[in-house]
Amino acid sequence: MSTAEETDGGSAPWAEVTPEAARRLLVAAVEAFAERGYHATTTRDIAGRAGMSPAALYIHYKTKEELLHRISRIGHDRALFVLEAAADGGGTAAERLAEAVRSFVRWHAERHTTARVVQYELDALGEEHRTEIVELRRKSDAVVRRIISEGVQAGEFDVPDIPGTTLAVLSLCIDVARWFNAQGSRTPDEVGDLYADLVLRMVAAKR
Amino acid sequence: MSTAEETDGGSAPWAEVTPEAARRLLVAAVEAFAERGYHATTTRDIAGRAGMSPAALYIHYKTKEELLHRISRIGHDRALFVLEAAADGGGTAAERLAEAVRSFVRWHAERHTTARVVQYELDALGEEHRTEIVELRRKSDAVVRRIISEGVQAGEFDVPDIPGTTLAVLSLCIDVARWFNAQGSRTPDEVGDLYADLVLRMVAAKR
DNA sequence: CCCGAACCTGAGCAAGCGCTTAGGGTCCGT
DNA sequence: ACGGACCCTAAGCGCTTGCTCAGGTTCGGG
Repeated sequence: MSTAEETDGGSAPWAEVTPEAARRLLVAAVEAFAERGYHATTTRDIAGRAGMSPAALYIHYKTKEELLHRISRIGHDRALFVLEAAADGGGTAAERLAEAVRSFVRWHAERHTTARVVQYELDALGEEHRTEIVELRRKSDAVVRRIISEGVQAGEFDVPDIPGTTLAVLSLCIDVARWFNAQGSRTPDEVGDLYADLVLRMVAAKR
Repeated sequence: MSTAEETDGGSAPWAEVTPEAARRLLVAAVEAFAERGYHATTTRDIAGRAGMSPAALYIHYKTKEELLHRISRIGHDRALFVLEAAADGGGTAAERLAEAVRSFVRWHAERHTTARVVQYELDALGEEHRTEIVELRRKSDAVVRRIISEGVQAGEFDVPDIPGTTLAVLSLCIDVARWFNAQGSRTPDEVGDLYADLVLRMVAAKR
């Protein structure tokens, strides 16, 4: 199945993963996990996609779960980085919120293969690894909540339930990874713009 | 693991599934699939939760996949029924949209165990069964799109991108099944009210 | 020319998987 | 009293799984 899909989008995808053989395995694992899910993917499938024998996987990674952890960790780091960059970009709260949603959604759409694994295969991680990842997600939550809170205090926003609205905004963005299809009619930029508009409407002060 | 969880919420949960032994198995499968995912769940686990031997499962269901299909089919039927009831309830487009979101979200929160299986284990279905379910999902989409379109035509709503906004509304509601936690601080009713408010803001005409 | 480190493979092990089969209780109508 | 329909289990088959290990290939430095 699958030609090359798109290996994964944009700028320097997994450059930090070395050596090259380990990166090939990781990229293969991302594709396989995204297509079939972690539990339905076999180590033979991953190794095969990377053009290696099953045994080669265990030279670079201790277990299949470690592969998922590495993917999840790097993916969450990047998604959080994108969010924080927008939050620290300056401007009004509305401008910062719009930019945060726009770039966070764009990331989930452009890299939807990675994002699907990162966002929906969390339960397959072991206890320790999962708590580490959950901590990163709390930080994403804090970033969005902070922008919304500041917007409320500045009188830009009208938000009766700040934690609830924060949750809804993040939920909306994350779910893009589930339904986004590269062959579909929308580009990542278009989805980002649409979602930024929708979120601004959700928090807008009544006039 | 797990005491009784809550077997699944409210009114006559799986009454239409007979005989009783088949229902017990199905309820056990819903719990197991929701906790661990379809592929990580074994037939031995399902049978064990239902208090039977592994072989008993195959008297009532031909395969493990058939169990998932039955769950998915019934779940989608119910969710769609809830949506359509609200859509046909009368009133302004805003009232109907609010009620649709409120009850759809409430369903996903109250029955989040079932909903998680229904919404997130679709890929595990076989080709034929999956296309059958996808058809039901298209109907949900059509229901929401229709309300929004009518609201726009009546001048109640201002929605530049009707298909995109429809997608976002459904995505927001469905994702409740992923994060909702019965032990959390919010009741299904509260989440339903919050989300109905947020969605109305998304489509509201500017004043 | 050879050595050792780095990297990879073929073969396969123990365990667990979905599913089957032969047979045994239980309870009904007669 | 008893035959048969119904429902269940113990045992296990054939296969795949995650993972291991002994050994082969490649390559730079001496």
